[in-house]
Amino acid sequence: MSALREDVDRSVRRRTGGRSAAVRSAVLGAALAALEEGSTALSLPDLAARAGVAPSSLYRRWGSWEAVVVDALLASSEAAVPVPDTGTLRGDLLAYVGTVAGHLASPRGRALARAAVSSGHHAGAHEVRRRFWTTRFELARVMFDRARERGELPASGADDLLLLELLVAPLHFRALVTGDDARAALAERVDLVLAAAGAGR
Amino acid sequence: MSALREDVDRSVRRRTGGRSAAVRSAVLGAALAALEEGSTALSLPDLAARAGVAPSSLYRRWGSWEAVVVDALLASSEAAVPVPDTGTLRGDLLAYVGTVAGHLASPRGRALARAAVSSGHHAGAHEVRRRFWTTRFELARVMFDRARERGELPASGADDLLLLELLVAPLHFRALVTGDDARAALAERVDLVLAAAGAGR
DNA sequence: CTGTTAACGCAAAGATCTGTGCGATAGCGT
DNA sequence: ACGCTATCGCACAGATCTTTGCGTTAACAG
Repeated sequence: MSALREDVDRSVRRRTGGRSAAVRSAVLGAALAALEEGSTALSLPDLAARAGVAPSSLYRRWGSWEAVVVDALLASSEAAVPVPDTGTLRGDLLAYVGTVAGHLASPRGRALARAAVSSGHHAGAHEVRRRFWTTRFELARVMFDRARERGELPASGADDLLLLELLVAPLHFRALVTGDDARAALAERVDLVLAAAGAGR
Repeated sequence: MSALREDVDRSVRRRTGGRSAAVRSAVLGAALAALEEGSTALSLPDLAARAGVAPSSLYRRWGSWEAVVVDALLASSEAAVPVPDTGTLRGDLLAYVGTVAGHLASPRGRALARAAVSSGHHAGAHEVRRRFWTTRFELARVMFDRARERGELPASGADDLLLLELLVAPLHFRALVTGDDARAALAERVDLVLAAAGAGR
């Protein structure tokens, strides 16, 4: 009954400029920096100290470390993975997983991936993550569409989204579970997915 | 320089029986129960109250919530997934992913999976997880060995461990990221992996 | 069965976190 | 420009966590 406040309450004119924005970016920046250093949870006073902000501001605006992290992850939409166009499906997929694996191999990427799954179990968090991955997969899907136009794939084959998941999920699995660098067997992975997709028959 | 204390220090005769064991199982039980209810982090005093134990005992034995969780997850080796033997690779894999997906669909299973990736970023945690998955995959590998003996698979095919990962990782990905119930398209998933493995050529 | 002592529970003190008034600053509409 | 007020920083108080000493209990060795 209070979650929609932001949309409904037009009588409250929010101040998105100057000072508030400075506080916000300082806090989100400090949170991301902390995540990159491996910290998985900071107390709000600690975070406030790092950001050079009063703790009370954090309590008022976010209320918890998790809320800050969710906000920071949403704001850092660097998560955008470029969709390559090399001329062949194999080349596209290789470039794509290369980017993702490289991302997950960096301290920052791994920290973000970890934070993305571990923070926010309340209502909205799942929805946010689902939307994020849906759009990302929807964008990446183009690689398969182009391959199909080129005749590299059977017209009615497996579900593209399942194939993408087959490609991306193990990379995240590795990064989250064992912390391995998944950049080793990328070509083999891609070939497995190509075989699954029915390419080269 | 102090991590090997347990092995080296034989002058300290630990007391693993009766009372200590009771405290331990009460605490680990309470922790698992809390995880199942969706709690991702409990304060040690809270946990102690649930377990009916003195908080100081928790501070002395474990020191942090994360340490308790790691211990609890290791102790609950119910994670053992039975390896089926139905006579065909497809049947085996279907039964296997069915078990895993069912597990991840339950509140308990999802909570455990979540806790498994999100707790413990320090040195030993990764090693523990890696060992866990290595042995699990090593056990499950039998399904492919049998299939190969039956001639369902090419003698020298793809890496079995990569194939297993291809099968299992997306299930965990779904459970962790979107919270979806992955039991829907299991047959399709299995067929994708079979195609990747080069079965039915 | 008896002695030794690891591990527990209790309790108190110190540290840290959390929440909330209040005055000051500065964004935004007029 | 000017006024209104959202948001900030500061400071203080209450709650909660964390640590440590000490007496008690009971596991293990002989």
